[in-house]
Amino acid sequence: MSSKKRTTIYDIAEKLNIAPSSVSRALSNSPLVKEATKKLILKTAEELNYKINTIASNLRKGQSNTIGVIVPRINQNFFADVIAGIEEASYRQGYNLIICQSNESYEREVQCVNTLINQQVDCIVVSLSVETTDYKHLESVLDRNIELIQFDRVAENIETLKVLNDNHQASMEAVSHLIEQGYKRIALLEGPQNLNIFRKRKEGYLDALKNHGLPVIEELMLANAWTTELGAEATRKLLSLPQPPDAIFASTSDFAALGVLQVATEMNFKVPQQLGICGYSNENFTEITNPSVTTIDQHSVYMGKTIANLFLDELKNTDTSVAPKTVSIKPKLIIRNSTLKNGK
Amino acid sequence: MSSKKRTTIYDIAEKLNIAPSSVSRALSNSPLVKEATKKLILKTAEELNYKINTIASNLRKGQSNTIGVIVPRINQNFFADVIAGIEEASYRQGYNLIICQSNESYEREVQCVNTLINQQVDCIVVSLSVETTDYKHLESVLDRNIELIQFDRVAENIETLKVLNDNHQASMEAVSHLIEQGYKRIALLEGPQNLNIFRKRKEGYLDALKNHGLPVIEELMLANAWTTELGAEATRKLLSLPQPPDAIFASTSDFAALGVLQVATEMNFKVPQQLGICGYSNENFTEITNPSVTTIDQHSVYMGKTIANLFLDELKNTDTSVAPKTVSIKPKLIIRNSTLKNGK
DNA sequence: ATGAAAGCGCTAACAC
DNA sequence: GTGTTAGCGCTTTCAT
Repeated sequence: MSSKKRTTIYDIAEKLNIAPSSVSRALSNSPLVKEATKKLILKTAEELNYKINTIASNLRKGQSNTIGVIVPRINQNFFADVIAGIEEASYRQGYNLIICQSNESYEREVQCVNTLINQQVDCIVVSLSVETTDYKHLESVLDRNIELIQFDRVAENIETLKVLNDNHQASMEAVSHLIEQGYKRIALLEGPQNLNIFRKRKEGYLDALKNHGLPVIEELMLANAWTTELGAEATRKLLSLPQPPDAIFASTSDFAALGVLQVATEMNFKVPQQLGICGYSNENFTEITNPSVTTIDQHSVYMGKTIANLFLDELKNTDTSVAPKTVSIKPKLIIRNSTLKNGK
Repeated sequence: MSSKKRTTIYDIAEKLNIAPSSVSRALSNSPLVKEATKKLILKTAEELNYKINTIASNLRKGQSNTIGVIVPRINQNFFADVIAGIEEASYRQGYNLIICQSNESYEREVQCVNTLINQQVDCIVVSLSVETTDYKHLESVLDRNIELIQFDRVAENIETLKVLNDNHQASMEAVSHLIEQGYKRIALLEGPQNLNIFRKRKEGYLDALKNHGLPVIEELMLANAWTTELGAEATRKLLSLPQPPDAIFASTSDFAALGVLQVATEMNFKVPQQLGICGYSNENFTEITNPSVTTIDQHSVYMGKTIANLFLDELKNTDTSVAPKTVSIKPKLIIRNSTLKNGK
């Protein structure tokens, strides 16, 4: 390959015997340039196959038109959906996305933040890794006046824009639904309690029991059951109890619920008659398992769009005092066969 | 928020009364700087909370350490996995990813390419939209000496690095497996034939029939059945034929296979006894449908890593004549209950 | 309406 | 080892 130099505004200026500044103005469609000149410049740019050097432009302008996104894993449906939503909404406004995955590692999350700061991104969107309990890296973002938006897994005490699902409410609804279907010994599969989402879901579970006058049974609450395997393992334990539960709320994820379903089938528990199952996230497979699994939809693509719009609105806002507002999106309980003991 | 200026190497230089170039050298750990000076500079940088401005650095160096990725949709398992793989492998080498989605639109794909060129990315990784039949935008990438890697959905005539699955081979294996299980009237759900992947899969189907001396039956080959809905619709047509097929190969995707399974269940065809079903992609749900669905695993995360490594290797390659090599990854047939008429 | 010139923050010759 | 200087490609005053 030849390494011919790329065309710059100077090449165009030289060719037309005008000043680079005029070329720059014409290319950004400034009204200060005569129509005829503008036409000529645009035509020449086309001919010389000119493309703007966004890096140079950004350096000069002191902003990057870039949003950085940090998620635990790109290839989890929920996060992929949110990213798709962010991309969709920000794309139109000329923003690009730089994507990083923390792989659920705190150390790597910190590195991602640094990379994005170095890249001069205008905004950082983050959902925390499971390991993250220290938030200095988030504060350093704020110190630099970079817009910070936390979503889903957030540090509640760090004052930033936040986009959340109402996990407490969703969880309460799910458990109430189970109770209304006649389930009485409802087990809970919990996730790591340092993450707000799992804490809220547990609280919702407890509140639902309380509201319906049901006792809290310690042996029915199992920590750290947030993968298919861990869900299966927990279920094996639960179903071997002298008094096994008659329903399991896999508050961590549908993957955990899947583990529950597998073990239930394996141990010949009839779902939903002997065992009700409810998951979380509305992964696509929940619709097609046998029986289909009741779960909670998080409106994930919409969540992504909300995040992007929040940032874009903030930009328009000339007011310097940014109120660190929280947008709460109400998840939707999707009732399917795995909890329909009574029919409906 | 105050709009305090960010620290630059000049701030550090001034504070220590040394030249900015020395600061720059120290920060990039150049051996040309005395250890003592280096220590001092690093310490001061830390104190002043200095972060490099990657944009300025990139502009100066004439490269961006960025890889641009264009996929039809971020939130499809296959693409999300590939991206995760690319990210994982390139991250270590200090590369960032800019992600764009074409949304299966040609026009938008062209825009994505332009954005990435403007961003001075070092490499563009692309999987084509279903609408793309003109490749000028790809050629313009090559003209600029930007590394171009096509994967999965590629323009075969454009000479670039390519990473592909062997769709022909995989398809042949799948259909041969069906034949060996005793299925005789095997239907094909096809995808748009302008995409290489769907052409190859159809060829594989035809070759497998030929190799086993089975006739090609036109009414059993249905075009454009590449979503759950279209797959379902096609299946309804097929199963209503005077002589319905005894197996359906949803060569387009597991989503199409899902549509097949739903309609089969609905119309009381016993799977796999009366109807064999084979999908494509090994989506996570294929394992847990009832019955589980035979499919083809594309090693998607590995594919992403391969793409990244291909680019990184090319960098080391001082040889200017880049051979436009093609890496073919052999997909794996995953045999499950939906095709096990005979048992196994 | 156009041009001249400065400078965004960094790196890399080139000097000493 | 360290300093001086120029310049990556662009935008934006400030003149005219």
